[in-house]
Amino acid sequence: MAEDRNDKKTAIAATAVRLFTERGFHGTPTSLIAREAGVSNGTLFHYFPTKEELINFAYYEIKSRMAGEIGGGVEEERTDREKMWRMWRNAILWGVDHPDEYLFVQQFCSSPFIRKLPPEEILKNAPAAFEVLAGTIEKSCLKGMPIEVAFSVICSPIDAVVRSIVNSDGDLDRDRLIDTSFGIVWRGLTGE
Amino acid sequence: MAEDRNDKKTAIAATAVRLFTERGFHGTPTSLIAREAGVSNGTLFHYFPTKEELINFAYYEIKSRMAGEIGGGVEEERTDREKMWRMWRNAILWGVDHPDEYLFVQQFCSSPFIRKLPPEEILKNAPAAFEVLAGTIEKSCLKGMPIEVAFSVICSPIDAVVRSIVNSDGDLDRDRLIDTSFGIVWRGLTGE
Amino acid sequence: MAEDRNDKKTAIAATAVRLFTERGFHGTPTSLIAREAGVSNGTLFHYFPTKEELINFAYYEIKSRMAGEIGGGVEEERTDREKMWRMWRNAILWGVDHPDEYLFVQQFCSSPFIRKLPPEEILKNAPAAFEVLAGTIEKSCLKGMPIEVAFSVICSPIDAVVRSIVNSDGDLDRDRLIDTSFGIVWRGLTGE
Amino acid sequence: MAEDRNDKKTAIAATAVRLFTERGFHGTPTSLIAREAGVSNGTLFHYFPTKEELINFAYYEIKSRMAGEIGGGVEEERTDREKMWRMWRNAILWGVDHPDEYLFVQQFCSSPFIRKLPPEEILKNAPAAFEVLAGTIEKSCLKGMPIEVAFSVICSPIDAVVRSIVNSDGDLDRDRLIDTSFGIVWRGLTGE
DNA sequence: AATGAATGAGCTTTCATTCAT
DNA sequence: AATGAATGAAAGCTCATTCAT
Repeated sequence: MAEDRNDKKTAIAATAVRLFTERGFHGTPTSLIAREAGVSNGTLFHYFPTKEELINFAYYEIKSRMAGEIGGGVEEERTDREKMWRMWRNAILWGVDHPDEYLFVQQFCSSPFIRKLPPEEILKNAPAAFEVLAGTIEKSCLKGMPIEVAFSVICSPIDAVVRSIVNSDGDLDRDRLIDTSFGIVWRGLTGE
Repeated sequence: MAEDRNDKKTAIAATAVRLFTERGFHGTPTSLIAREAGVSNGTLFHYFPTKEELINFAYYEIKSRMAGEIGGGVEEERTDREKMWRMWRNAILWGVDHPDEYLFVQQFCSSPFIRKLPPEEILKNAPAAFEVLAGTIEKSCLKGMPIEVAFSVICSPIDAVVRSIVNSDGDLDRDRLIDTSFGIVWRGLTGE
Repeated sequence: MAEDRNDKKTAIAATAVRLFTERGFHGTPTSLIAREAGVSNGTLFHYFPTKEELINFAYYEIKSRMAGEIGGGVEEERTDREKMWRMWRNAILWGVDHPDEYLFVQQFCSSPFIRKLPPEEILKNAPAAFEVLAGTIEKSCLKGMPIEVAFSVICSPIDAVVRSIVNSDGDLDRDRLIDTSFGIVWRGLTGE
Repeated sequence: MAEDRNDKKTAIAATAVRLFTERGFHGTPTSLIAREAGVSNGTLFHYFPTKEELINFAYYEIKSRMAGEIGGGVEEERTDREKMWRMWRNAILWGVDHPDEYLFVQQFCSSPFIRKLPPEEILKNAPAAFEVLAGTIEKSCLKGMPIEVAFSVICSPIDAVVRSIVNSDGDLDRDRLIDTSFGIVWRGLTGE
């Protein structure tokens, strides 16, 4: 029973994520989400009182899953460079492996919806990675800059890399692109 | 008469850009655009047969204005570093000075509309800057990567910087952020 | 519940038929149909996804009801003359008794909508009457003509009679007009 | 100059007739008529203050041309039968030769527009043919029926024949169909 | 919990008509 | 006489949301 409940809610959220990324928020009617999730129109609104709450729920779900995977294996690395490289690589690979979710999150972040969320929420979900990154920034020429500004400047190439790989037909050398892009940022920051 | 015509068309396009960035494509009814532009509903469709054409028109207009300004003064600089720095600065300042237009272009680029445009068009509009950038890439560790991939990876921090400045309350040191972000990328690419 | 459903759908279709004949397809907005049927605008589109489907549905409904009544009592008549007279009379009386439906069907047949329907469908619905008519034609001077051509030539006065009666103020001798018009066609065909 | 005027008015009316029959009254915007007639939108409304007046004008134009041709050669025939046969043939051939105009007139007659015209107008335009027909009716079993009722009942096969020929792919024996249909009606009326 | 019929505000787009030039 | 930009009232249709069952 509890599983049924979760099943339906999960089915709706998963379907929503897929359709939102395929067609955009506004291009995806709730009725279509319900139909493709195999539930009735009313059931969707039983679990998510408004469309906006469905969007938010899907966003948080994905974001926390993503944050968990980005931090995976970071602590096992020794040097800061290796820790941050691991994170860099994790982030890109997650985006490449979950293009739907990835694009959904990006879409969410650049839509009017984001303004309704407390901004600090967005960085908090990846604690391990956050520490490493913050430490690196403090030793770099970005020292003193607001942390979220430095963070977004440094990490912005991740997004470019993910999109490039996703849009390519598989003929792009992923590993080289990941390492090269990381190398540029790391050398830029530290001189090493 | 010719001015009247341009006036109305221009008024519609400008109003559209403002509202689109404030509320998104789908959140902005054509009726609202018309009302705020001070014309009738029918007049909007007299100049732009569909909403999509209005969006495209606005995009091209802005894109070409932006490209022109990004290339401004590049040729007067001597070294490659200075040329590219000039471009970097121009791009960021344009985004900061025209936040509506800037966000509109970004929104356009990550929406389904972009797929209907020939992809080569998007880079062509800034020829001078394009040359410098391409030259720099060829001498860097990105050598051999598809040009548009290298391009987007390198320029991605520009977007992060613009957004940071626009979202800040003016208490951010623009010049330092521009120079620092450029410094990171340049050192990352060239080791200098 | 099943009745409710039928009630609403039926109410919409009946209202549509009335308004279409009074004002034409194009002169009848869906909003008016909904209002006069006592349902909301959305409900109409819940049952009929497009206006065209509403028109088609109404047409098929009426056509099959009409065909059933035209064939009524034909088999109980003995001679061919009596069978065909019965059919002739039935057809005219149906048109006179259901002027809305009758004019609607005529309007439908001379509109672009009809072209989307398989043409053989139109004759098939009155099998008994069809047999008699076909037999009569084969013995007449129309022998060898395409059946639907002969059919339409012979039956065309039915339409004229219906319209005359409907447009008159009730001071027309119906029975005489029915018998006379039939007599002309029968004598014209058979010489009897 | 006077010719210019007529030219434009005529061009508009002729274009209107063609488009109305191809697409229906409601399916033909005035702007399309103007464009295809090679005049501006405003010019159309200069000559025809409303769309309805344009429709009426076109109807009268065609109707009088048609009536003239239907009566052609009738007086040269000797017997009543021959006169009426000539008229019958003329009517059908005109419809077949001018399918656009013919269908336009039919469309007009079965549309709401017709109710705004004085009904006697419709028969008056073919005086010679009218006389013969009236005489024949008076000698037939239709004697005493209102003239326009008798008229429409008798002439209804003309419409069926025209439509059959127009819709056929040219593989219909026109002359036989004309003669046969006339024969049925004439024999039905007179017993000859 | 689950359904899906019902709602009605709102959307993009059309088009007969007007009017300044 | 001729133009065509401008108008704004509809039109068909969508969709988030409600509610009786």
